[in-house]
Amino acid sequence: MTTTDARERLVAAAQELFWAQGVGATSPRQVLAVSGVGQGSLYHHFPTKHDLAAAAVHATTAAGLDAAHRDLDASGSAVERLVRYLERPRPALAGCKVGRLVSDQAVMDDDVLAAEVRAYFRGLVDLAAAVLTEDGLPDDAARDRAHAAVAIVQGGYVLARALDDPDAMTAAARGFVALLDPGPTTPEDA
Amino acid sequence: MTTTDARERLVAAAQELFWAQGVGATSPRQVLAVSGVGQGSLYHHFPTKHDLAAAAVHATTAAGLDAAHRDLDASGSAVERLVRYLERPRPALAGCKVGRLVSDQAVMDDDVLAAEVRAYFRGLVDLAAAVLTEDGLPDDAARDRAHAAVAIVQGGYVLARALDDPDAMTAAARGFVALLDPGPTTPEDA
DNA sequence: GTCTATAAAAGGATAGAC
DNA sequence: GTCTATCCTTTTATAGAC
Repeated sequence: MTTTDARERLVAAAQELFWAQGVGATSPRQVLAVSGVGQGSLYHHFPTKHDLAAAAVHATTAAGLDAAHRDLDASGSAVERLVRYLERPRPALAGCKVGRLVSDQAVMDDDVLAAEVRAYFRGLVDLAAAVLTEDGLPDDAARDRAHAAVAIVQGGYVLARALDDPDAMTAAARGFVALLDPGPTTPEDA
Repeated sequence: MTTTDARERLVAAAQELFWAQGVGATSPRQVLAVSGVGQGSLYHHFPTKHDLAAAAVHATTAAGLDAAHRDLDASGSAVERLVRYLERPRPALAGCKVGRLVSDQAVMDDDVLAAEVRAYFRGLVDLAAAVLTEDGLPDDAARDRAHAAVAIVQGGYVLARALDDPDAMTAAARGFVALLDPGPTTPEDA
C-alpha cells in the first residue's frame, strides 16, 4: 500500500471501464478519471495503452477462471457441478467481462490480448469437458457438450443484453439444463 | 440505379464495416473509402452518423430475420426445422452481424439501434418457440428451449472467435442437437 | 446532389520540471 | 514516481461553392 497503489488502481479502473464499454472505446483519460491517478503516473507504469490493457485483461481472465474452478472442481456429481456452473448468478445485463472482449476488434487485433482471451475459453471448455468425461460420456460427446455448455452461458449473456431482460439468460440455462437432466417433466408427459 | 445509388452504396459499406469492426469503431471516413462515395454525398443522405447506422443496422436485422424464417418456416418436423436453423453454415470467425452489435456500447446506448437489435432477437426467439410449441412442448418449456437454441448459436459464434476455431461453433451446435434429439448413440450405450 | 475546405473536440501519447 | 503542458492525429461534422 505504498507507491504501487497507483498501479493497482489503474488496473482496477481499466477492468471496470473495459467491462462497461470495451477496450477500444476506453481512453487513457477515462482511466485516469476513474482511478483518480495522475497522467504522469499512468505513462510511468504503463508506457502504452496496450500495456495497461494486457495487465487489466489478464487480471480479469484469471479471476474468471478461478470462479469456474470453484463451480466445476467442487463436490457433487458431474451433472450437479455442471448445473452449478450453468446456474451461477451472473450480471446478465452487464455482460461477460471476458466474453464481451471477443467482439472488440481492438482486443482481437492485439496478439497478446487475443491469446489471453483464447486461453480463458480453452480453459473453460477443457474444465467442462473433464467433468463430463468423468460422467462416463465418450470423449467426443463430452467435448461437444462442454462447448454447448459454455456457449449457453455466453449466448445467454448476449440474449439478456439484447432483450434488456436478465431472465432471457436464466431461460436459456433452464432450457439447456432441462435437456441435460430430464427430471420431473418429461416431454412424453404432454 | 440513378442517383440513389450513392445511398445504397453507403449503406452496404456501413453494413460491411459494422460487421468487421463494430459501429463505434467505424468512422464516416472509412465508410467513404469503402463505398467510394464522396463526403458531400454522405452528409447529404445521412446528416449524422446515427442516421447512417440506423439504416445499415435495419438492413442487417431484416436480412437476418429473413434467413431465420427460411429455416424455421420450412417443411419437416419441428425438431428437423430447429436443427436446420442450428446447423445452418455460418461465418463463425467473422461473428454474427447482429450479435456482435450487442457488445458495442455505441449501439446499445442509442435507443433506435438498441430497439432494432432487441426486435431482431425477440423475433428469433418467438419463431423458435412457436416451432417447439407445435412439437407439443408446453409453452414455458418451449420458450426456455427456444432461448437455449438462440443462445447456442450466439455462444457458438463467441467461442469460435475466441478460440479462433470455426469448429468450436459446430461443436456447440452438435452438443445441443445431441441432447435435443437422442439418436443412434445414446449415453446409455457406453 | 456532390465537392473541397475548415474546425471543434477527443484520442493517444511525449516533454520536461519537480 | 508524479505533475502540468504540449503535440499530432483522427473523429465528426459544418460551410459554402459548383
